[in-house]
Formats: sequence, structure tokens, C-alpha cells
Amino acid sequence: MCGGLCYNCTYMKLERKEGQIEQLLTRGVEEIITLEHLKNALLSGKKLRVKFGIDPTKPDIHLGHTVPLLKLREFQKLGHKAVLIIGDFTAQIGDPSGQSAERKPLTKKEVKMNMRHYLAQAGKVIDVKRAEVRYNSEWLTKLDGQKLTKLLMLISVQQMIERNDFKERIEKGKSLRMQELLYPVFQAYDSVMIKADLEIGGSDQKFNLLTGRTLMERLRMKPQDIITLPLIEGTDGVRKMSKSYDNYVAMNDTPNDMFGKLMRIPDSLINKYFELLTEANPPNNANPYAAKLLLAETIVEMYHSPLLAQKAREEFKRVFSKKETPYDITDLRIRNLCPFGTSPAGGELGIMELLLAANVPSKSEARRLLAQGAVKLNEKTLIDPDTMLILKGGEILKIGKHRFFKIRLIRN
RNA sequence: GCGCAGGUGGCAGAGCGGUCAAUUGCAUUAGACUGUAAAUCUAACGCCCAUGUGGCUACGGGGGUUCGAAUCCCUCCCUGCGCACCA
Repeated sequence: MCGGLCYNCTYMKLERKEGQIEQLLTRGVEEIITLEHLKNALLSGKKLRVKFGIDPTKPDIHLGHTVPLLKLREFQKLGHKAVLIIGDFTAQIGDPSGQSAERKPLTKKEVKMNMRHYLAQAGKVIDVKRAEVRYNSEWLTKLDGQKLTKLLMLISVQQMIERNDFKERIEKGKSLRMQELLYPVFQAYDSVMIKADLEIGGSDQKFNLLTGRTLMERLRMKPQDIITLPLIEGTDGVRKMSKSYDNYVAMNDTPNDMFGKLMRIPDSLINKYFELLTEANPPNNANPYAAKLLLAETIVEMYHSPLLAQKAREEFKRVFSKKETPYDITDLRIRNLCPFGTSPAGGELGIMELLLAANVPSKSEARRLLAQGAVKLNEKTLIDPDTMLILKGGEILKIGKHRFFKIRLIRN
């Protein structure tokens, strides 16, 4: 009984730790600045303060957001301190990294609400209880004119407009507002205030992260190290995963949706998804279909449960490979059937009304769907928009490939 | 403040008095093919009545000219550029 203290055990532990650090610094990492310094810091055994910032603009997290969260979790597992910055102040500015979308200032209530949802979801990845959660309004609202001026004296305009998207907008004659120009400085100031040893973020954040280093240096602090992580493409395989492109997999998606969306990614993305979104490795020389099934199952398991993942997999195969009707179907509640319906048990309804009830946005759209043979009721394709249906309840309405409804009659 | 150039459908971007519900590309939707892959092909893509050389609403907001305006005029708002200003 060595209690893990003998030479052999200690050595093995050390080796394992080095392996973990190696993994930390390589898996799914785009760039580290500076690698040397960070590596030494990690090996020194010092507990690092690892900063990760989020804007509380939207309450929902998608898989793209989990990339840095997973990295953060790795740090937590090695005993480092995760410092989660909630950008309630900066959210009002809006990080201009994407488009020049204007943002309404969020109320305190909205921020609180968004964050509750956010943290609940983030909690599936990192240990929120052990993390330090800070709102940046705590210090940014205290920057009065004088303090702000002092801070801004440390950074030049030229440095700021080096940022690519700023440059681009200037060249293309698009509007660039002062507060957007200041965004990186505010984010950098966060690092100063919480004394970050390391900040992680997507590769689109590189400029902001580096501004953190600059600012810290000018304030005679040790500059934070930074790790940038690749941006992950969305389910379309082309553009980065984002709500505005509607190519995202939400953490809150149902197991079936999640599974289906993951199966729809292009093959070329399978390995990247494994590396960035899971802790597993892609199977060796498996065919893409099998690899994708495993990927989908692994991810659903992470955010739901092994059982639900298993079910989702079966359901997927059932519906799409075997073209059968899914087990779980949304009920489509129909009330007020035409009174002249002949059947006492059911009633009569036009197909158009039925489609509208099923969230088809307009009658024109409904006609189009019918004309293109996309509408099936109990496996029978309906074309004529004037079709009157005798409904008894329990019929299966299928629109396109993905929309299934089970009709349920509601009596008044 | 002055001058110039702009503001068109989810985005990009044509159109510059009638044939414009508005070319085209991207995105989207549906169908074919598949591993619900990807790629490809086909079609649709403002709304309403659906019989039509149909009706309604739309080209930053408001007003006007005209038989007729996304297109011309006035005005307001917004964006970019130049000039002026620059403690």
C-alpha cells in the first residue's frame, strides 16, 4: 500500500498530468500566445485564472459555443479557476465582429433571465459552481470620463483599426461607430480587472484577446496568455455555426432534432466535430455513415442521456433509413370542424386549413407544397387544394421530409 | 455648415416613367438521386380570391407631378465620401 505516494505512482501521476497538459495545449487548439509561457505556467502547478467571456444577448447556447466551454472544462479538471465574464455592459455595445447589427440595450431583467438560461445550459459542460462568475458592468459602469480617458490614452487608434473587420468596413465605406472601436478595449479591461492569467476564445476573438495583453502590459501587469479555438462550421458545412444563419444545433434541441441535424452535416466535418465538440476520437477507418451515427449519439449523450441518445438513433434509422413514421410526433390539435361533416365521430376539413394549422405560413405556400407533392396524409399524397378531408383523429400528416403531425380532434 | 454619392425583397445587387411583384447570385422550401450525406438535376420562392390580360400591399418616411412612378420633383430621416472646423 503506497497510497499513491511511492516513486512509481508519483511518476505515473506526473506522466498522466503531462499528458493532460499536452492534450490541453493541442486538442482543438488554433493558436496559443505564448505557448512557452503557458506551458511553464501549467507545469509549475500554479492555479491559473482562466477567463472566458460571453455576451448575455441571447439565452440559448448552440454547439458552437460549447467549443470554448469544453476547453474551459479541461482547465477546471486540472484544478484551475474558470472565470466566467458576463458582458452585461459590453452586450449593449455589441461586439462588432460579425455584422453591424445594432443592439438594443438590455434591461437588467433581460440580462438576468438570459444568464439564468445560459448558465443552466453551460452547466452541462463546465462546473458553474466552481467557477467565478462576474458581470463586467461591475467595473465598466464605474469608468467615468476621466478614468476612461486615462485608459484610452494607452491605446492608439491605429492599433484598433488594425482589426480586420474594422479595416474592411472602413474600406467598404460602411459605418463604424466609436463605441464599436472601443469594444476591444473594454474586453481588455475585463482581463485587467480580474487579473486573468489566460483567456480563451474563438479565433475571431484573437484581436480582442491580444488587446488584453497590450493593455495589461501597459499597466505593468503580466500579460495574459491566450488560446484561440477554431470556429466551427454549422450544419451547412460552409458558414460558421450561428443562429442568424440557421445552421446551428442548439443545446436545447430535442434528442431527435439534435441527432438529425448532426447526421445532416457534410462528411468532411465529421472529424472536426469529434475533435471540437466531444472528448472522443473519431473511429478508425469506419465508413462516414457509421462515424456520423457515432458522433450524433455521442453528442446527444452529452446533453441528454445515453438512453435518449440510443432512442434518437433508433428513431432516426426508423424514420429516415426505413422511411417509417416516427414514434414521437407533435400533436396537431384541430377544433371546430365544419358542422356539416357527415361522420358523427369526426368531421370535415379542407386540406388548406389543415396545413395552415400545421404552421405553414400562408395559403400560397400551402398550395405550392401541395403542387409539389410534399403533402401526405397517411402516406397518401394530396395534390388538390380543394380536397375535403373526413377526419377521425389519429391521421398522420407529413409535410416534406421532416415535418410530421398526428391529428387530434378537439371537441368543444 | 457646404458639396457629392447612396438608401430596392432574408442578404448581396440590377432596374432609373408604362411590358416591374421587380433581372441575377446566395440563402430558403419542395421533388429526384442518396447514407435524410455532400455534389448534382428539376421546380418554387409577397399576400389574397384562384376562373384571370384578377385583386391588394411593397422599392427609407411623408407630400407632389403624371392617364401611369422603384424610376421625375419637394421635404424629412439615415449612410458613406470630400471640403470646412480642429481646443
